[in-house]
Amino acid sequence: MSTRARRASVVDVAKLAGVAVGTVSNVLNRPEVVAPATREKVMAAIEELHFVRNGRARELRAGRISTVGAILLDIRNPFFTDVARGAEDRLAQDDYTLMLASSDDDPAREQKYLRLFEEHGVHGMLVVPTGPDLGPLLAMQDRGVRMVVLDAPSSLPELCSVAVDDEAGGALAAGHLLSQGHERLVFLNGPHTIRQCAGRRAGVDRAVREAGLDPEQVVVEVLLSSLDAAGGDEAMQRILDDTGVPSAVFCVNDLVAVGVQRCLRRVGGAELLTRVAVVGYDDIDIASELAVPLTSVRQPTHEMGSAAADLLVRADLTVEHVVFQPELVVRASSVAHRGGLA
Amino acid sequence: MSTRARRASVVDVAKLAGVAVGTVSNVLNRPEVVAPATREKVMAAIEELHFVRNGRARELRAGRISTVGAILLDIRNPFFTDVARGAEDRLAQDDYTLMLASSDDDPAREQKYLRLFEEHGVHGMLVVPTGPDLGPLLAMQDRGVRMVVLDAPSSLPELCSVAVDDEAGGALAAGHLLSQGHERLVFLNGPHTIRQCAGRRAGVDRAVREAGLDPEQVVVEVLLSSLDAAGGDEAMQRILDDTGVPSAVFCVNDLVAVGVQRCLRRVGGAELLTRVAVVGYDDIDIASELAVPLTSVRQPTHEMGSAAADLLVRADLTVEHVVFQPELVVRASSVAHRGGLA
DNA sequence: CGCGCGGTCCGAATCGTTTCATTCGGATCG
DNA sequence: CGATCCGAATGAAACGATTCGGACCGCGCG
Repeated sequence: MSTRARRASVVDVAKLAGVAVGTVSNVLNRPEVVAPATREKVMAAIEELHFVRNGRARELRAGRISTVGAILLDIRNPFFTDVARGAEDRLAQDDYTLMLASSDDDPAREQKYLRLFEEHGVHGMLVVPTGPDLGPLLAMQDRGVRMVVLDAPSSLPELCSVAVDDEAGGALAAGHLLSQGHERLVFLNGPHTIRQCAGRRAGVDRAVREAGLDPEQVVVEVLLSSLDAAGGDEAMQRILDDTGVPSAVFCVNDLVAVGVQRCLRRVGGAELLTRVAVVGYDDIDIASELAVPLTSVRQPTHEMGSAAADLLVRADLTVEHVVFQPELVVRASSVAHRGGLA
Repeated sequence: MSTRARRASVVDVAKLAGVAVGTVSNVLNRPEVVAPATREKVMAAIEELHFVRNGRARELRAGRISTVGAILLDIRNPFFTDVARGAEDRLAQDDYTLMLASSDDDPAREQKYLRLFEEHGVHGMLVVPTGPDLGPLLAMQDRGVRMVVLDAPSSLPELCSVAVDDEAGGALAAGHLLSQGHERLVFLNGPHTIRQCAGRRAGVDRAVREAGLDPEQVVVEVLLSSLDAAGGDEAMQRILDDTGVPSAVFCVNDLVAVGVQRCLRRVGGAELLTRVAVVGYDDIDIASELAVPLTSVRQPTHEMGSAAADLLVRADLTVEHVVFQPELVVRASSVAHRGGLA
């Protein structure tokens, strides 16, 4: 029908309703100050013209901006989308909207989106940086865009940040295994250049020391290059071949743990699988759906997003560094002699 | 430092560079028409003031809009984010950006975001509708916003759509199982009110007939209410109790298949697990990481998103309905006597 | 010498909304 | 009855960029 008819504007509405543009604006934004009769007329005109106000003009004039941007490392990673979801929920309370983009760990893409969002005039940004160089973020903050760095490899004191206490996570897992009576534990970790990995290792050591033991005697750390199921499977196989069956294995993430379980079953069937205690990290959705439900360290993704969003919309501009505590979710994989599965 | 300094505008830049605002705009948009010397001056001023142009004002005046919105059912579902990713990649080619939002299957949220995006003046929308009522979408399209309906339960001829041929998917799975020599198959499906479920059932029947058999004799359809692992596990248990061990099971999605596998192993160990052929749907990431890697029907998510984005940005406005063909990914779960797992 | 012309640059008009100082009509009050 | 006051409506200014008709300049050509 309407091939390319210009969208109706407040002027059109005003004309049709027989009032001034200011009045239209008022019924839109402060309905209480306009008399019911005129309000009705205006509403009717809006209805008739299918008027939808132009957000760009609105924000241009009003200066207000009601969207915040987020740049994640990978939009397909559940960890990040869960965080985004938490942020979105919090933002919705204040009528903000969230625009998502993923950098794919590519600094160029990160830059591009950063600029795009800034041009768009977002209120603030929520970013998981691709690299250690936070300069551009700081510059943008100086230009008036609120910033929160998420889960960052290293963070500047001038930038708000939200992260998880990896050391506590490592300690939680190791402490749990020690309390189950295990006297040695294998830690399948990633390279220490990744801050998270180093932190978790430190936590493991701390827990061991707190149990009155010597980390050097208790912990066998194996560094993986690929942190997925294949990597876990392979590493576990090597351990079985070289040093025999371990009593307990702590994995840097759940996928690695899945690989470990797969290897154990292949080699020794259900019997071996239930004999070795396994703990993962991240508590991904399927952790509870595995043949042997996996004990895992859960990061409070939703709360992280929520907290980050909170920093973005709150009135004061104080810089704050929020650190969340992870939580241990105990399932069958780390509990000895689980009846139903023997 | 700069507590709340107003962002620099073209006027500021022009003043500093000693040129007119129009010239600044020209170096920004058509650098070739401005003399190198002045161009340099302007660029220097831009640099010095950290000028970032105001996208809202730009788009207000220029009328151009370079973002498209997407409303997904659930931002945490990999199927949707994969589709979004495909769209994003395609859009990037034309310098469009994608704004994501999730409706959570809540029509009210869908409405809210629809309006928000329209106010924002998006070029087009990509939406997975929450319900069968596509009226609001059509209205929005009439108001000049390009629309593509994704994976819709029922679609109007006036709206572009991108979907997957569910009948073909069902036929693919059933055909595969029949060709493996199975003479009866259990189909764990969802309610036929969901178009996808009904379509897949039709496909199963077609494949059976094409094999010269009678669907009524061959197919045992079991309708689940919850389409997840728990639902699959429970249904499988009931089948084992009531009618014994089936030869082949086709599941409406991978999570259901995971539940089926879990049940089989619990009841009859690895032996039973490898004796029953299982086929899933969606080919989720972990399908290949399971104890017995799962055969599954893969939907071309990335291509779907890409195609949808293409409809959004292409020059002509012809309505088009794109239907993709799914693909079967064969793994151990549906192949008899897999050596390594016995 | 006058004219036309291409290459540059200028700056007012414009987009659609909100804001806000102002106007207007009527009611209240001394 | 005139002075005040108040709620309601008005309409021009402003937001910051793009656009575009026009001015200006130097130069080649008739």
